[in-house]
Amino acid sequence: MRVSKLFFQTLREVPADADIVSHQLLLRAGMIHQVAAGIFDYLPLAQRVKHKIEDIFRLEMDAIGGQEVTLPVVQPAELWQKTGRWQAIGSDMARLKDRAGRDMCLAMTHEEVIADLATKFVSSYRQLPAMLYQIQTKFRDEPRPRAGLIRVREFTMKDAYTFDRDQAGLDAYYPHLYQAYYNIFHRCGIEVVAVGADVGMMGGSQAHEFMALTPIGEDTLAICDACGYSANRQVATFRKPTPPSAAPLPLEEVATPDTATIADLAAFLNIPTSETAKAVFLIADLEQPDGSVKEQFVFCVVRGDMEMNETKLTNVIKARRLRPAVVEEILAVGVQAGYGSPLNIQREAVLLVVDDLVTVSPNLVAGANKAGYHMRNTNYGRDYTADIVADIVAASDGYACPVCGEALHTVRGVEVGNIFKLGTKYSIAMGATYLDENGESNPIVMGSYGIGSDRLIAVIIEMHHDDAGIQWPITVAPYQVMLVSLATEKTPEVAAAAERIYADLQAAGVEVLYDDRDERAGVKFNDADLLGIPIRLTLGGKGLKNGIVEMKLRRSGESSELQLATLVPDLEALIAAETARIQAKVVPMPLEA
RNA sequence: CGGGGCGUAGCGCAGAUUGGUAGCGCACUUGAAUGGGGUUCAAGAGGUCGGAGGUUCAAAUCCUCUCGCCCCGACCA
Repeated sequence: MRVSKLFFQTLREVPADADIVSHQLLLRAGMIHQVAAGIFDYLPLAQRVKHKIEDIFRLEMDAIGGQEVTLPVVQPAELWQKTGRWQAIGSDMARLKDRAGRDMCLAMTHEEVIADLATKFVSSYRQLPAMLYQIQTKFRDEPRPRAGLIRVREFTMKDAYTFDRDQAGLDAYYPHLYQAYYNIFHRCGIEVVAVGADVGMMGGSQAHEFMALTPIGEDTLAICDACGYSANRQVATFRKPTPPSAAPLPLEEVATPDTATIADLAAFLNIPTSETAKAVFLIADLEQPDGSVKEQFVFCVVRGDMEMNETKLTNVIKARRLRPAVVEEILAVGVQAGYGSPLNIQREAVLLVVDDLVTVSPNLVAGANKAGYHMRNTNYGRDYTADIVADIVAASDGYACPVCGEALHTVRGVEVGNIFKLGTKYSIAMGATYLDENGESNPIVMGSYGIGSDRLIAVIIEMHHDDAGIQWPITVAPYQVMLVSLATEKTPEVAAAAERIYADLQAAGVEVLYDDRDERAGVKFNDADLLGIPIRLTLGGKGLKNGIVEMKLRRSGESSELQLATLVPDLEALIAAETARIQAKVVPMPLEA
């Protein structure tokens, strides 16, 4: 491709809306154009990167038995009604009516249609296991798109679905997907960690998220360097500290003016926050036995030195959703906000959930349910009892690893892929069954596996750039080689030689971007740095006289001279070496039990 | 959905307080010089000032409503 003909435009100035590096560079390199919030045009350079990434998806999925299909973006509501997700999912799903007035939606994921497909084509155990995958547009009407391609509304996802005879079959297939996902990210040149994850609305028994560690990430991970334990903070567990053993002391009311926060309270009483109990009030949507949904006031008690974890609470009480309670709702159940106490409350009006550490921590200071007062020496069991005792606090820096006890630390990450053991939720709902060896009907056991290619592009740039621009790993670069001609009007022989090199490289199958523009050398070099093509060849008058072309690696700045006489084979060897450098990172990553 | 910010040419910005009919830099077009890290000079093209109402002789500027975009939070299969 000639730069003079490439449909793009580099920018010297950074568009004001772009805050993060990958967004800035994608815009400056002329790769994307925003059409609406979270909705983008992909220009030719970005499209080539997408194709490279998608080829890697296909390579890895095909290697473990995947077969590529294409499923529809516009789907009938009927399928989603069968699984209940038509109702369960809110305005993240874009809905529309067709001309006949039938309810339709834009695909935000494809479990329903794939399970429906399985009902039509899977009938025997002999057909299982099987895996289908597609690379297809998804639309999720995110409440807040952000950060360029990191969080978008319309995106391309590689989603795969496995079908197994039973849970054991899924358990056996799952590690292959786990490994394939690692391979994909390694081939794309990025390091990820797989963390245990919340199964959320997808349902299912086990899930992993593949996280790229970067400060721009929206997720927080708890990681143990000692033993390798890692989990999304939403589900991370840890060893609770051993509370001091002490005999319960008598309850005692104490005046504590202006101490509505734990920090104020601990400072006022001159005690550590670990000797206090913190009350948190939420409203949960709970599904009733009859299928209706009821709002329930939830009163949570955690130790003052810890933070409540809403995901854990959601799972413990099986809430559809949670939101903070407002002051009026807190007062309505007889609780004094800021001085809320699990003692002396309208127990029938609240669901009292107490963290398991609180139940063994003696003599905590808790609210007195009276403005300006707290109670000393509250003891679980003696003074109050809960509806539910469970682990509902969030892991934090320095907490003890649940596996080995060493200190955890937290880091930020971007979720670039996830894998779920779905089980039979969708197959039962859709009636996807097969006959086993005994002629008995069983639901297919499913798994679901996704990677967003758009976000992956952004993450690759986050991981591979410098002040001057992008540094594409050669496996995903839009072109392998950038040929910069320094020909001028006075050096037509340089232009002619550059044309010959360009033709030779193309004939040899090298992916080459040829800067044939009549621009100053500085402009070309700066654009080359910005675009980040891994191998840069520079042909100038001096080099041509000496029969050489200058080569520079974008990733490292290393440079050398290549002989024109052997340019094509030398370059092919270099491309192979650079590719091998990345492929070498594709290594076995066994799934931890 | 709550909080904050911003909409003037493809991009970055000025002009608004004090209304008088739009300007600068980059990019783009043409010409000339220059020619190994964003060179220089000259001449151009490009804007219903996000939109709709209103005030006024006159609105980018003042008032009302509205739409869009960004950031923080909530949310996130």
